[in-house]
Amino acid sequence: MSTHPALTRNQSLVLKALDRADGPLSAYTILDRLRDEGFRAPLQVYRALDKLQEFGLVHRLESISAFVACARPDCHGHEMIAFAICQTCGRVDEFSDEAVQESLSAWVSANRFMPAKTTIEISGNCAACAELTEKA
Amino acid sequence: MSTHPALTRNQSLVLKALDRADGPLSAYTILDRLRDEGFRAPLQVYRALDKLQEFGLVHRLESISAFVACARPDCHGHEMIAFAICQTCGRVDEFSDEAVQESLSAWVSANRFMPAKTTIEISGNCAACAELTEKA
DNA sequence: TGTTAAATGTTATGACATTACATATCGTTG
DNA sequence: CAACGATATGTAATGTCATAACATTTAACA
Repeated sequence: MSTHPALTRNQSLVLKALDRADGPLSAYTILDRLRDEGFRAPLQVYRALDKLQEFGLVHRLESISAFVACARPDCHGHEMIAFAICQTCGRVDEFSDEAVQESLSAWVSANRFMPAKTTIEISGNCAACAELTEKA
Repeated sequence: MSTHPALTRNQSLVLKALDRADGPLSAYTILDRLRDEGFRAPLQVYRALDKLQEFGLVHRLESISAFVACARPDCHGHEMIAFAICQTCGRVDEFSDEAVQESLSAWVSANRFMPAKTTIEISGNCAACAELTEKA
């Protein structure tokens, strides 16, 4: 668990950019934020992101084509993780639910499917934003 | 449940293209397959896809940016649906699992999140393809 | 039939991601 | 240390996915 090679310069920079952000970032936004560090091309970002995902330090949110730093500092396994994404404020909640995990595992075994990556994303409005919109 | 306006010409053509396909199609692939019917621009496809998704007749697979016809002919609600996507043969299994649904609903209520759309996709190898690769 | 909403056609552009190839860095081993 | 291979980087070009903006047509219906 939780072990990965030391990060290279590019990987560290990309991870720091995601850590500093208060929400998910697109690869091109990361690129823009790292221009001053010498970043020039999308590939520099995508390559770093690939490795960081491999290490479990970053997650890709498929439904919005964006990336977030893993919320659980020292738990970089590859378990099943779910995300709640607020369409209004952009805030993302990362959570891991045993019950969801078991239910999906059950289907997977029953169908002899060999899972490689599982995506669970709930888009909607977070508690705070939902409250605001229903007052309108 | 299961009621929607009559489909327009473009909507019917796009749905038929997806029905004929034996797996998910990208919007541009659909466009290519409908050239002979007079399709010229991506927007014609995307507009039809938007409506078809609204009607529950088509699903978008976020993790592969592709579209499939709904597998359950007469059940076009907007329940929580999960997909198992084979990376090898492209086959997609659509399923609805009560337990998964309840587990996620529990998290959602506990966190007062207002869900709009839920994405559940398992990428990997289907039983048939898994068998082949492990023999190698 | 005139009016309005929905759907369509078309061009251009924006947003996301990868291929291909050259160069550099670093650890290993002879 | 030098030669090698593996990994990381730099850069340009291109490929793929999706939408904005605007003109026109069709359909619903008072």
